[in-house]
Amino acid sequence: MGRAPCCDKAGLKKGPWTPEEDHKLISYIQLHGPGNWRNLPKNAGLQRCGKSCRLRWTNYLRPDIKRGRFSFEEEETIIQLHSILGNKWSAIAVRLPGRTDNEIKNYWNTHIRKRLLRMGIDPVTHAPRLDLLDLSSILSSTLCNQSILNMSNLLGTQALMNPELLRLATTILSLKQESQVPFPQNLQENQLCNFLLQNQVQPLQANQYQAPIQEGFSSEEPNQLMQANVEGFLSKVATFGNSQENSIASNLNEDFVCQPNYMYCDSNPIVPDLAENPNFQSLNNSYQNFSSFDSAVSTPKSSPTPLNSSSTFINSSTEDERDSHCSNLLKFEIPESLDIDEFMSI
DNA sequence: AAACGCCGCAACCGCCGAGGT
DNA sequence: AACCTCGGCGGTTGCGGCGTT
Repeated sequence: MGRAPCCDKAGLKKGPWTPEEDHKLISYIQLHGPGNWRNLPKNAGLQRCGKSCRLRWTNYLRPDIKRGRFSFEEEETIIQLHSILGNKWSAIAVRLPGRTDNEIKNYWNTHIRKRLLRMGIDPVTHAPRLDLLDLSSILSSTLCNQSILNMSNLLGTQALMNPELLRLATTILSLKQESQVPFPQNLQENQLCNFLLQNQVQPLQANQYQAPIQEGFSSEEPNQLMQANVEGFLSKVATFGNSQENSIASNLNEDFVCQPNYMYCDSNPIVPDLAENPNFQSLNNSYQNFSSFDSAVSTPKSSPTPLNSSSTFINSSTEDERDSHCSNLLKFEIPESLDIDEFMSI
């Protein structure tokens, strides 16, 4: 038989707790301990059901509860554990002293989840999701705010931008072009794509499979490198699209993480050395792989401390700052011969 | 200044498993 | 075995605060 809701009895109060009720509950538990939650309200003189009292105590009044903003380390832990445990908030809370499952759940839903979505990461599977990545806005804001576009750098002769980003952008552009779906937002992307094409950066074709990336590639072969990288990324994306949780960790490998030859936008390039921490890498390989992409572009230029192996993209001082670094995703230098007005006009 | 919409969080709801009778 | 109680969990809701128009 089902069981009657614990708060169905007439006369039991619901809704927000008053300071008087809190005081009664605290005083009683300090004197007697919680004991039987069902009997507690009556003994403590509260017009609440036991369940309400338990929740109020465990989620708010408990003396060991840590209030306030989550630290970066706590965020990291939440994300890592969530990638393993899923929505097992109580299990995650065990690893975060002073935080309740309810608090973690709320924080996830209101902050982390949204941020992952903005980053193009599926908050359920922690896998990159190209359909979630708002590249259009990224490109738009970047191209509007950054007035410099240097395609020679873009093409790899100096490799001043994150090649993984380039791969991602090229992939998305080619995929969107293939889809032929009207998509007003991608006008700038198409323009960028055309620009790339004019500069011999070809969207990947099915018959353009390249050999694995060679160590110490020469600067005379940037396009080959790019195609190889794009292809590698495409295959990963395809794998991701069909993968389930259990297979995420094994679907990506090092060639999608960090290429030691690459330089980043930061004047002091920082490359997470994931290989040095196999434990962390095994925690959530896919997330790490994607975060490595992000770390290269979201790390504050002034960041005094390199991202270590346990750092994730989430490591910057404020949420605004974290988001603002997304605007640095693409930093091109525009050649003088390029008519930027024409390029930007929609 | 008022209306409106969004966001974050505390609290509630419904379900489940364990254990007791 | 059936029923009941209890604690616990995850999902959802509703309200207050805040920013925008």
